[in-house]
Amino acid sequence: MKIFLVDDHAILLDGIKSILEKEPTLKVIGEANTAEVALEFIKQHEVDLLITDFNLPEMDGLALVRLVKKISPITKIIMLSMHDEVHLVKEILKEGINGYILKNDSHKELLSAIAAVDAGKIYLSNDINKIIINSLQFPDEERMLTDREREILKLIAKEFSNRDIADQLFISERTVETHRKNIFRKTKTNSLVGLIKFAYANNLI
Amino acid sequence: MKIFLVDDHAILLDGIKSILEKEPTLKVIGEANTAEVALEFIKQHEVDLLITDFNLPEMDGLALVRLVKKISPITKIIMLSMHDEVHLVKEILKEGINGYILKNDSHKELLSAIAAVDAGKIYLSNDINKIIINSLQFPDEERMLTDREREILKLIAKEFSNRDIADQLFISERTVETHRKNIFRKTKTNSLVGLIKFAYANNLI
DNA sequence: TATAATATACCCACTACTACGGATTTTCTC
DNA sequence: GAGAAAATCCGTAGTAGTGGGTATATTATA
Repeated sequence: MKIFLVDDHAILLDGIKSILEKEPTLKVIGEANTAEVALEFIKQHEVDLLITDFNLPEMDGLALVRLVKKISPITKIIMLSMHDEVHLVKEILKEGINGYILKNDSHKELLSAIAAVDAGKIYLSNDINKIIINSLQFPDEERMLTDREREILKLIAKEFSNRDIADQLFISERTVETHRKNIFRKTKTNSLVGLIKFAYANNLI
Repeated sequence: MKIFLVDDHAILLDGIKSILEKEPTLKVIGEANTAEVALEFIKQHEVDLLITDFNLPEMDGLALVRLVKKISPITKIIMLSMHDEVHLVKEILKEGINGYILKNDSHKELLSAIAAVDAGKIYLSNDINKIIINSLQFPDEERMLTDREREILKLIAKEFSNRDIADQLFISERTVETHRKNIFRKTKTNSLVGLIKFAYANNLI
């Protein structure tokens, strides 16, 4: 199995490689610190399995997954992320990846995931399964933001005032206030601090 | 050399262990996901070298370093962190640790650090050296916060209002406002959002 | 085409925080 | 014990944002 690794932390990359090298059936044929470099490689070589982090500089793991699906549909993908935030997880799973494990899972979980994916199965780590099931049991009434709301949230996070945002988007300050209100309601936060934390947790900023 | 590893991400722990096992002179005698478990071990066993992450649940790496220095002064310490924020780095180096490397350094850097520390030297990764030198060249006029200011910043980040904070610390709301003013001045931020970002970057929350 | 979702806009009362200013007490350090 | 740093406290005016509404145009979608 030809494996390609992507993570912005070299030491983790080295560590995983060291773990995988012990398995005779697996072969790490390349690695990259950025999505861009990974894409370049995948365009030119056949890769059976891509194991990628979500947090990457510039292009993130989600964007990478989407592009890899296009340029190399046969390549299977395992997301190896530290994020266990339900919306982000859902967003990533929607793309139809083959496995999702967390960085606080052990290497055994990684090896199990690789074996499962190799056998054509989908592998989710225990914690991820819990998150999914939990979110089914307690659907949190559409916390998802609309595009416009997300856009405005990003501007809020960039330290613009309502006035600034209104000017920038050529809309009334009132409108911004309304969006802001809706964002607060949907994210179930009521302070700016909580909102920024939400944005961080959901990787919106 | 008897080494103990601390990191909240099991997969990284596994990876590093796998790398270190290749070196015949090194022996990983234990590992932990939390500072608390690590301390318990160090109290009962002799550890030559502690390699720890900064980001840990509950007690952070800095607190761990301080305690280890007390209960086992012979134990050398290498910080393995993803943080390259100048103030945090300085704060940690002040404790007199033996090495500081970043997670985006390669495993070679880690091995070099271990060798250097074993030889009684202090090892800082290239990026850390750059940061230190840069901060000497451009000293940013005491962005450091006092204990009280840090305490208040944390409460702000916990979504408490000035009124709440005043009540909690048994001080006047005016005092909180003054601290807040000073915090904004020192951190060179002028919006709550910027402040929260600062707090995140400096791992205060 | 009907319906829902989204984006737009407004009002009013209220609260929290900001931006100036200045001042005193406590604690640490030489 | 002098001096610096930190922590405490206050006033007043102004601004930005909150929370409660309501309402209409536009765009998807079934």
